[in-house]
Amino acid sequence: MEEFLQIVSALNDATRVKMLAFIERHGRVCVCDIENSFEMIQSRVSRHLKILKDAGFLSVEREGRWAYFSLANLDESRESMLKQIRKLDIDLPPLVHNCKVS
Amino acid sequence: MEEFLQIVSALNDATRVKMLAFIERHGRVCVCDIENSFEMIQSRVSRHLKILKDAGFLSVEREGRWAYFSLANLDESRESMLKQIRKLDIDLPPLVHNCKVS
DNA sequence: TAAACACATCAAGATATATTGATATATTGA
DNA sequence: TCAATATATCAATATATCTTGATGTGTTTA
Repeated sequence: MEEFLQIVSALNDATRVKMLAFIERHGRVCVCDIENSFEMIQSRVSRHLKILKDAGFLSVEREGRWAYFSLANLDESRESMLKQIRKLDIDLPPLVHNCKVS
Repeated sequence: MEEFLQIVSALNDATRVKMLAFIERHGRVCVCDIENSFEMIQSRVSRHLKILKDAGFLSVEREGRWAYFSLANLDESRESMLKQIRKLDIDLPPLVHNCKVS
């Protein structure tokens, strides 16, 4: 039950559902890409990504000063949630790369 | 998206998940049955059932002074949510009938 | 080494949700 | 008709969550 509620509460927010869909579409993005794409301040983006990660939807790889988020390996429950999100016809912002150095 | 969030937020509460599982198990129960089975005050039960109903999980039939709740006809999204709830191994209280007259 | 950058986290305030107790409505039976 | 019952809803409070701005940590590069 606890795990189910963690999954459900992670998805109980339009911003996070959009971010999850965005990351699925674009594959592997760093925090500042999302920051720019969604036009949100960094702390907000970081917090939402952490919630999605803690709920098992995302995984992170650190590279230098960047943290790249991508879809985690999803179990059946999470996959079935994502399947429903795919049907939603969300309009996602375009990916805006804007990190200062690469 | 709005409908998805309504579904998800309806399930984002242990009490409601339990009530949904309870109603699936017992088929057709009135508010006071749940009140007694869950040992919760009436207003609280009523509120949670309303949220589940508004999210499309439950339907109500009024008979005299009673309101009987049962599972609604679920579409694919809601059915897939319920399927995950079925796997949860929730321990449900026994059904306690306690309405004064029947 | 110092400055710039990417990110995480915290504190404060705003907003949303849950719980309780009280009250309102409708139905039934004496 | 009156009292009891079942349910819904409201107001007040408690609790949780979200957003923002500030600060801290680690990395890179000038």
